[in-house]
This record gives sequence, C-alpha cells and structure tokens, in this order.
Amino acid sequence: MTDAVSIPAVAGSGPGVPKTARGERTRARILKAAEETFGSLGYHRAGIADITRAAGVASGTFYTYFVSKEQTLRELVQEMGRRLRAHLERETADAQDRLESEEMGLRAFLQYLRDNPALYRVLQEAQFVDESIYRSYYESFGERYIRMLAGASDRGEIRPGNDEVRVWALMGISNFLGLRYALWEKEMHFDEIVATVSDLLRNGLASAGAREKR
Amino acid sequence: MTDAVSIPAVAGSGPGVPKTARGERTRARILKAAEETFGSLGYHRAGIADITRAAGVASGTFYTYFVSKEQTLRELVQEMGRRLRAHLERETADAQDRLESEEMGLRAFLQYLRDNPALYRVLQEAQFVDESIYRSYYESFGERYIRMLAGASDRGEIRPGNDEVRVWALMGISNFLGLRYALWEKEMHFDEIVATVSDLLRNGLASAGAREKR
Amino acid sequence: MTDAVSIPAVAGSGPGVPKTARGERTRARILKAAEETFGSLGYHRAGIADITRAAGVASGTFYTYFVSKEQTLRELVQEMGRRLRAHLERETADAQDRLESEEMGLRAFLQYLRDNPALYRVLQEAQFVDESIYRSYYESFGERYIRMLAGASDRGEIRPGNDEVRVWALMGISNFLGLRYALWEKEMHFDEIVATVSDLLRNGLASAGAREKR
Amino acid sequence: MTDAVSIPAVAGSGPGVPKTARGERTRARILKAAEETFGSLGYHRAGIADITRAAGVASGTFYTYFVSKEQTLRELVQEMGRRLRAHLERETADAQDRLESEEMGLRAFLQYLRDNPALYRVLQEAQFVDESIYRSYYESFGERYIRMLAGASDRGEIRPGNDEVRVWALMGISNFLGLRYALWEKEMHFDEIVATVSDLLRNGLASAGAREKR
DNA sequence: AATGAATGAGCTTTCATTCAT
DNA sequence: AATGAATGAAAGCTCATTCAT
Repeated sequence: MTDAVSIPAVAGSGPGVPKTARGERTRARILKAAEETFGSLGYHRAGIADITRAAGVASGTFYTYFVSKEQTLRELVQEMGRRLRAHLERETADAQDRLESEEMGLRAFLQYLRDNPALYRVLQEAQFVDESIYRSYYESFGERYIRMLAGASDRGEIRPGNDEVRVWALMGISNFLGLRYALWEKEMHFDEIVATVSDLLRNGLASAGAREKR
Repeated sequence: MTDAVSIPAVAGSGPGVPKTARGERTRARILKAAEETFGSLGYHRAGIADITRAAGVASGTFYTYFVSKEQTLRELVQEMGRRLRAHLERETADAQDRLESEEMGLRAFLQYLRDNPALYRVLQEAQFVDESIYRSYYESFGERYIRMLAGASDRGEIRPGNDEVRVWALMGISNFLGLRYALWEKEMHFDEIVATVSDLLRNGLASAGAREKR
Repeated sequence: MTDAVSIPAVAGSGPGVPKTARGERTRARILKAAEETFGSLGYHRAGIADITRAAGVASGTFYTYFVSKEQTLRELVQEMGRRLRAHLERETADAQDRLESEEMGLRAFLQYLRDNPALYRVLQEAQFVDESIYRSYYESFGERYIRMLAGASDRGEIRPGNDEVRVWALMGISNFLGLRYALWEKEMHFDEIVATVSDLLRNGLASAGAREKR
Repeated sequence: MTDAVSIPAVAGSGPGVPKTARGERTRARILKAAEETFGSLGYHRAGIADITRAAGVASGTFYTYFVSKEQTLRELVQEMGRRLRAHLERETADAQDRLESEEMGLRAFLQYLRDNPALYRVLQEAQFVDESIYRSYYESFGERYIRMLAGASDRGEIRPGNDEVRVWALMGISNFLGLRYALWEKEMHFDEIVATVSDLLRNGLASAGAREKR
C-alpha cells in the first residue's frame, strides 16, 4: 500500500514510459484493450494486432509502451489485483464482524466478477504463462486474509483453527462460486448464494445431530 | 469404462481407430505422452513434436491416431476425469456418512493430485481451449455430488440448504487446497488440512457465540 | 584436416540433421541457395524467403535444417573457406619454390574469386555479424601460410623476416587485387597482375639504386 | 575542406541545412554520434535511436539534418576519407623519397586506425550498402597514389611497373596490417611492422639467390 | 529547431498439419 | 502402420521514417 504512492507499479518496465499526456493516454488505451482482448479471446488467441486494433493504434505502437505480450499480461494481473483488492476493501469497510465481512466480501466479489469478467480469464491464463505472478497474486491476497482471520479468532468471533488452510478454502469457495454464478450462469440471485455460504460458515454443513467428533 | 462403448465418437476418436494390438499400444503411448507433456510444458508450449518425442514415435504418427492437438486435449480431459472419479468412488466407498465421505474424499483428492499433477494443469488449460469440456467436467461431477448432498440432507445427516451452491463451494475448497498443498507446497500434512476442513464443515467457521443470525 | 573426417563439420548443428537422402538433398539445396542469395543481395538484404525461393522450397523448410540465418552464415563461411583452401592446395601443388607458389597461388585465388564471387561478400559481411568466425578464417589461413614462409626461409628461398607480418601483407595483396580485378573490373589479364606482384616479391619495389637502408 | 564548397550536394545534404549556429552544432553532434555508433554497433545493428541517444537529442531530430540512415553513412565515409587523407598527407610531407613516404604513410595509417577504429568498420560496411561510395573512396585514393608512384618511377626511385596493380597491392598491405595489428591485436610495435614492409618493398621477398626470372 | 509519439511494412521464426515414401 | 520431410499461414517483434505538437 505504501509503495503504491512512490512506485508507479510495474508500469515503468516498458521500453518507454510515456513522457507526454498523449502518450499516457495511448498507453492506457492499449492496456485497456489488452484487458478486453485477453478477456474475450484469451491470452493465446489474442494477437498484438487484435489488441492494437481494439485500441485504435498501429501495431507498432504497442511496443512503444510494452516490452512484450507476456510482460503486458504480468502488468495486467497486478493492476487487476490492485483494483479488486481496492473494491473489496471499500465494500467490506462497514462490516461489524468477520462473518459479516465474509458475507459482504463474497457479494462484492461476485458483483465485481460479473462486471469485470476479464479478471478471471486473465488471471487463470497467467497462471501457466508465469506461475510466479499468479502465486504472488494469491499469496498477497492470502496473507492479509490470514491476518484478518487471526484477528477475528483473537476477538472470539470465529473458532480457532489453521488460518492458512481456512483462507485457501474460503478463496476456493469464492472462486468457484464466482465462476459458476457470476460468469457462466447468472440466473441465481447473489442473496441466495451469500445466504447459503453464510449458513455454511455460521453453522457448518453438518446437522446439529452430526456435529460431535473431533 | 462402460461409457467407452456408448460414446465412441469422442473417446476413441481418431482418423484411424487402431485395429491391431500394436496400433493400440502406440495410441496409448502417445496419449500418455500427451498427458505428461501437457502437464509439464503446458498445452500451448507443448508441441506435437514434444509429444511424439516423449512417446518415441515419429511426428507424423500422431495423426494416425489423433485428429488434432485440441481434440487430444478433449479426450485427455475426459479420460482424466473418469480416472479421478473412479479413484474417489473407490476411496470413499467405506464412508459411514456424508461428513466422513467429505473427509475421505478430500484426502483422496489431495493424494490423487499429488500423484497426478498433470490433471490440474490439463484441466485448467482446457478451460480456455474449449470451455464446454471444462464445464461438462465440473457439471457432471457436480450433478452426482448434488444428488449425494440431497440424499444426506434427506437422511438428516446435513443441514438442508441450496445443494448446488454448496457443491460448488465444496469443489472450490478441494480445488484450492489441492493447488496450494498438493501442487505448490507439499509441506503440510494432509491430516491437518482434512481436520481443518472437517471442523469447518461440522461446526462452521463462527464461534458458538456468533452463531445466531438467519 | 584430421577432424575433417570424423566430424561432419559444423553441419550437425542444425535442428535436424537430415536422416534421408531426400533431406540431404534439400539441405544442400538450401545451403547453396543461401550462398547465392547472400552473395547477390548481401546478408542483410537477403531474407529467408529469398533463400527458400531460390532453393525452391517452402519458407519453413529452412528451419528444418538450419537454426537461424546467422548460424547459416557461419556454416557457409567455414565451408567456403574449406573449398578455397582445397582449391589453392591443388593449384599450388606443383610449385618448385615459394616464389613460384606465390605466383600460382595468386593466380589461382583470382580465378577462384572470379568464379565464386559470393565468397568475398559472404566473408566480408560475416566479419561484422560474428567477428570470431572471420578471424578464425584468416588466422587458420595465416598459420599455415606462416609455416610455409618459415620453411622457405629455412631453405634459403626467401629473405628472413617477420613471417607473421609478411603473411598478413601477402593476404592483403591477394585480397585487394581480387576485389579490384576479379570482382570489380575484369579487364586486366591475370598474367599482368601476377607478373607485377611477382616482380614486387622478387625484386621489391625500390629501384636498385634505392635499395640500401636498413 | 575546400571541396566542401564545390560538392555541397553531398557533403551538406539534409532536409534542412542548418542555418543557425545551434543547428550546426546539433548536426555535428549527430554525425559524430553516428560515427561512434556505426563504429561500435555496426551499421545494421545501430538504430537511429542509438545514434540520437548518443547525441543527446530526440529521435526525430535526426531527420532535421539527415535524409536517411543510408545517406548518413555515405556522408560519413566521405568525411572520414577526407580526414584520413589529410592526416596521411600531413604525416608524409617530410618524406625524402617514395620508399620513405611508404614507410611514413604506413606508420601514420596504423596510428590513425588505432585512434579511429570506427573508420575501418564504417568503410567496410558501407561497401555493401552502397558499393559506389566504397569504390570511389578507394579509387580516389588510388588515383593520387598512382600518380605518386608514376612520379617516383620517373625519378628513378622505384622500379618501373604496372602502377595501378602495385597501388592496389600496397593498399591491400596497409589494410590487412591495419586490421590485424591496429584493431585486433595491438601487441606488436609499429616499428617492427614498418620495418618488415620496408624490407619487402626495398628488397623484395626473395632471397638474393632466387631473384632472377623475368 | 526540437521533441517524442505514431506508423506499418517487413522480418525471422514457429508449428500444427499434410504428404511422400 | 510408421516415418520424417515439407508446407505455409500466422505470430511477435523491430525500426526507419513521418507526424503532431
């Protein structure tokens, strides 16, 4: 967070950081077009030509601001991660406790994904182009998440447990529900989804009668 | 195995279905090599030449048995799905109830993934090559799963709820934990993971005091 | 010389050494076409497409046998050097002494260059693509040459002197005369050229009266 | 210097001949940078951007003073040739006779090349970019040289002979010795080189006993 | 005059697929 | 059935040059 101010992200890694406002605009247009194109065609099917066409610039212009297709994907993943994180923080700011925060976070995530479907595809494809960026995406996500669970655990809001494992479980839940209900079939109301997960987190899956053991 | 008869168009597809035992062996060698190669290099980086080299045959031989690289991926996903399902069914056969089945299933999945890391990558990459095969993989998986939850619900083993949503949540949990602990870092004992998830499913995430609401 | 038998030159560095006679023929056709194309258009202006067109094969076929344009240039220089050396050895075999050998060698070189004009251009351009190959071309040439002068010096055929310097001077003479009279303007009879150089080598440039000093 | 007036079309070519002193300076800076860049990277590897970066100006500024990369090379060759010729004339001014002039000229050439290594590369590469400029470089050089030999011949300083051939032989000697001892390996003292060539020119290569014939 | 963004033709290289043997 | 050579479309990328400011 602190470095978000002093370091202009990884943006400075391009062959030429734009020096004029016009250049800045063009660079942004291309990055946006890359997001759309990767999102719709997929990273591998998307050619530089597709991106520049979508951006309305000549193909060579891409290389005025980006070193390579792959490097652009990296930058995109980081930027999209930043945006998502900012969205989630904003949307969960009013939560009274962890459980409520989980509910608000899940709903916010589903909405965000429905509005930004490219996020999912770009992220998933990045996984096999450069695993490290994908890992760092989830690990940076996970670390904060773990701290939040630990805090909630200390405050007695949630049961003690292995927070790392629980965090990855929770991220898995969001991820799959997002894929299924925010990207594939959008017929189910998010309230229903959130309520179901909420029940799972508040009461578990087991019926009261099956709750003993371990 | 039985469906290999009913869906021959997909399972045994290829310009020439092998008629000799030797041909059968060659085809199997190539498919195995494709699995390994897709698993290690990834679908896009893997070339037909890499596959045939790994299989120990000439590059042209690939097309004696397979229509295309993409079609091969499809076949692979189906076969890998079948194998995984068979494994899980075998490993959860002795479960006394749904919760126990969940525990055994998760452990079995983690083990399987650790032993067959290619499964994850092949499946994930297939998602963007042909979404339909990926969806049908999870949907066919999900349908059985939903029926199981419904049965357990009827038997009073688990709380009533939206089974479809719960199934996708559960699949998300397995998937992420598998990626994190069976593929990336293998330092955590599966017992710990299963216990944590088990606690979540049996008692929820919330502490007893925070359990009211809805 | 000895390795010319056991090691198939640098030819084996291509992506695929041809395994069939047909492949052997194609590879040779491409290399020949590369020589012609580099010779006429020059290394930089010559595209792979020019080469393959001249060879009568598809553009991709080039990469069946060669790793890159640059690597091909390297191989070409080595092969052309070998051929020239073989030619000179053949043509100077009957020389009675060093001076006669110089005459026969110069004439043979001029003739060879006139018949193989590509040699000059390919070699000169290679100099700036990969200096090492150019240096090794001349140095391997020079080493033999030095030994010959040393032998002649021992036998009293030539004046004692710094053989290395003399060799480079002699190579410079051939080179420039070749460029001027075998490539640019072919109007002068080689006899005249050889006679002039011969006089220079036998009697020096200075008139008898100016011959003292040092 | 004087011909800068008579051949303005070539020497001062450019879309806009600089009118201000500042423009003059910029143009000179770019030309100097071109020399350095062509010399170090080579004509083909050197991009306009490399040149302007070295000159400390924006890339577009190049075209304020030069028509094209190729045209710049041409101008450079001419200028470098002029400078070399001026240097040689200065350094050989005190020579008493032709032989001494050859010695002083060779030494001066070696020194000049060692101090201006770009000369060699720029010249050699120009050869295949525009043969005519290369030819005219050597031919203009050669013509003066021939006249000098003819004069020396008339004065009885050197043996009569085909001066054109001898001139090209002499230029070849300088060229190769320069490459070998002023650019590649600088370990040998120029005195030794000059002495060796001097002996060759004064007494020939042949020992006294082998001097008959023709 | 000077800047730096923008252009787009052209290049080398890859590789799934087909063909000839 | 099997081989490996041959294909050619397409991709990513470069860079001399032009344009807008």
